[in-house]
Amino acid sequence: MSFKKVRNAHKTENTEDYLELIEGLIKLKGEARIVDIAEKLDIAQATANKTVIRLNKQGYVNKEPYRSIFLTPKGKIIANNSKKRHAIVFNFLKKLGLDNKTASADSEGIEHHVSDKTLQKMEKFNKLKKIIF
Amino acid sequence: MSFKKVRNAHKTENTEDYLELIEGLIKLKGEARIVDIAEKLDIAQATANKTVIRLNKQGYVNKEPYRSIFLTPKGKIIANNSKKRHAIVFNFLKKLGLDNKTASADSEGIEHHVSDKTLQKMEKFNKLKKIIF
DNA sequence: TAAATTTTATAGCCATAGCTATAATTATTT
DNA sequence: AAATAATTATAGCTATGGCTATAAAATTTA
Repeated sequence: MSFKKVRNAHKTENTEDYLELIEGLIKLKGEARIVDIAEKLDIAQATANKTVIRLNKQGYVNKEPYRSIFLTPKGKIIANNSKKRHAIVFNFLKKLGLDNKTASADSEGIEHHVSDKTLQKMEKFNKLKKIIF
Repeated sequence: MSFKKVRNAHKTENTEDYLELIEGLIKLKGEARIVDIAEKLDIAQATANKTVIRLNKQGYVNKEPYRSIFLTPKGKIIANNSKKRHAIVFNFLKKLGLDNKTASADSEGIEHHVSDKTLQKMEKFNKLKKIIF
């Protein structure tokens, strides 16, 4: 049994979501701010702030008080990996025949629990020209 | 975005794992005890005990001090659903071409994050006679 | 039955993630 | 520039799930 792995995935899951989101905000708006994170994640601003403080302490993010958030190199790596995984899972679910909304919702949960082996299979599947069902 | 759903899934995830495991232990050994749960989940016995106390409080489980654990009707429903979902995801990953170990590991994490719609697609896929890759 | 072993319970610790309420700072508008 | 609005920070609370150490009860064995 590999519950330990799943628990481990859990611990990093929130971190990954934040970093992915911060990267997206920077790309989209030029900067990532607490309000936007809170809004996107649908949580209280105080919660977002607290987590960003943790991310800062853990070296994923650089942040001065009352300023916007930047990814450290360490944070960028995780953000990029998460983004890639997310895209693969999303495309896979689409290819499976799911609508955008479902594929989007489910991929958010699933992306953190997919091994590299499974990701590879998904990519293979995604590359297929025709699907039989 | 549906991070809220994912967070909600998270909250119930551990509960589902416990109930599924307890059901399995009862079926296998005739009873579910704290030591076995701790061993299977690879956590300290004190942690397992604490969680079972929570499950008891929340009405998923019946338990007398120093006695083994029983599922309430409410707990049985969740255990059965989890089991079903787990099986579908596991079979799906196998059908995708993954080995037993990977399918087992990944399905444990994924099962909690798959919507009914996605489950249905997986079932359809599982029923296919031939897979093209 | 008494002693030893196993199992369960409890206490006390840590980290995380959520919340509301409020203070402090920054940015905007008048 | 001063007042207002928006944003960020902080305090303090809850619940969850980890852990170790130790106490208590139950079970097994001698």
